[in-house]
Amino acid sequence: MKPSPNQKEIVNSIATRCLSVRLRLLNRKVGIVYDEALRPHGIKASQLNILVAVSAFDRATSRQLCHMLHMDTSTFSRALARLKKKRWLQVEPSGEGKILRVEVTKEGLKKIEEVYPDWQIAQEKVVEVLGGSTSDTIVSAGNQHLLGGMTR
Amino acid sequence: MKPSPNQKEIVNSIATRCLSVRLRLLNRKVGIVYDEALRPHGIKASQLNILVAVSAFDRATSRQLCHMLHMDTSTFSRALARLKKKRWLQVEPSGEGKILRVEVTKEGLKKIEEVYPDWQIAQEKVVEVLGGSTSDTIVSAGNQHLLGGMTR
DNA sequence: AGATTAATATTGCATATACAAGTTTATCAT
DNA sequence: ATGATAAACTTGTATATGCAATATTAATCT
Repeated sequence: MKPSPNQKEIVNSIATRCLSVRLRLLNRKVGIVYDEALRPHGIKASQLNILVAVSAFDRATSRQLCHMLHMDTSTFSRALARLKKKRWLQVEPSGEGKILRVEVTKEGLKKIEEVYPDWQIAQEKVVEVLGGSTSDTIVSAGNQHLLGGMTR
Repeated sequence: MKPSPNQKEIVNSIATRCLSVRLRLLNRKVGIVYDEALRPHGIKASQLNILVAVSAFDRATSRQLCHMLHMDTSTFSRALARLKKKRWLQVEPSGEGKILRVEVTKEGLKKIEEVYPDWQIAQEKVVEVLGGSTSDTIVSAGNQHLLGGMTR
């Protein structure tokens, strides 16, 4: 039986191995690159995420999107309000229950086209920093959890 | 020369490859596992991160920690205030300039010991979901950017 | 039909996050 | 010594995030 670790070992173990620490760190670091690149376009990476997710489906229900993105409905609800206000997304009742149907607008699609070159620059920059192999791993890991990917 | 991509290709490209989308998603998904495990202890994963980072050094300056964690000083400043209020960290002027010296308290160390078993459970759960190889890649990627790791 | 229940969405609250602007402290130049 | 500058921290503001509680809507049961 292993002896229970002492304080130093515990601290070290968390400090050097915690996946939450690492993912938060990478998220901060990487997010800034995209946000900087997108800033001139008045859109944030997190907003582009949702805009693109909706566009990949043409339309989708709020429930689908939350599930796919593993996002709390309350988070999504407020993000949606901002994207609606900017006229990039359009929201209507779907007919069944309280479920909302979300659709991208012409302006939303135009915005995606507009930001694409700068998105690419950010993407390349990040791939260079992380390395191609690590980047691939992260994309794959993400895909596994996007319920089979966003392009049904 | 490649033809410029059409709308569908652009959407698809971002949807299936964007590293910011993936990292945000993984961060949300993974963060919840740790936060759930830590909830009974009244500490969040992000707070444990900082507590452990300070403890790994025994003491550190605010500036060092921000740099190491790639965290904006304003974010750090407010996080520090919360950890100070909970008496897990102690902050004093370092003597040079406005730089602050941050130290973990006895209670802070005790808290780390207290949460360790639950942290381990969360860690194992996440490794199982992500897979060992992916987890290792993420840890390594994070380490590269922690200025050589937190254990100098 | 009216009450109950289940699913979905929204709102209140707290923390996390970053940028911009303001504040404080030390150093440096005149 | 005083004013300018630079570095570090803090505060204002906006978005992101999740949990808990509330509201709304459809379906189901009696």
